Amino acid sequence: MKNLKLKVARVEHDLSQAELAEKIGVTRQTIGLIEQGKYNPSLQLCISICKTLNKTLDELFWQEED
Amino acid sequence: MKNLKLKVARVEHDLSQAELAEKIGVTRQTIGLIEQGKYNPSLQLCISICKTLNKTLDELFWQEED
DNA sequence: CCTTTATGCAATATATATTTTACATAAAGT
DNA sequence: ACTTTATGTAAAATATATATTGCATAAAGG
Repeated sequence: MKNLKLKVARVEHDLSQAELAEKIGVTRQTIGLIEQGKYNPSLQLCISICKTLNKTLDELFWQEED
Repeated sequence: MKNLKLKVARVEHDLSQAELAEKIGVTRQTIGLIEQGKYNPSLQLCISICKTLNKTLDELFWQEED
């Protein structure tokens, strides 16, 4: 399922998928696929995303499923 | 690095690594290696662990690194 | 129009999470 | 002593996250 909270947090920081990806050290595709809910990212990647966007795991990745 | 919070939460529920693994649908080794900090688990696995132990992502997996 | 930017999509390659099977050991119970 | 339970460890196999490259399109600006 789509992760809209991630997309919103990214846009709030005025970052494109490519810019966020570069800050984190992954590729644009990885960010795009996570936002689309087509990837099951690793914990460390989730943590890197959270820290870059000043959010916590619960704020970006909790209860997006079910 | 070791994830002691996960181990404590598991013991609080009086579950062995094997019992927790079975509830979640993974192997005993996977749980053991996550507790030892030798695995970088997937987000969905983290969420399954949290729900089984009645915790959130932040409670079990946030800031165990750095 | 033309160029850039942002995003989605897809095929192939690579890294790594997870499984499977098995062995070792320490602690607890009988 | 013997058996069971819990845990750590390891090698090989499998599944999947992630990278790489490239193409397509829509929106915005010159």
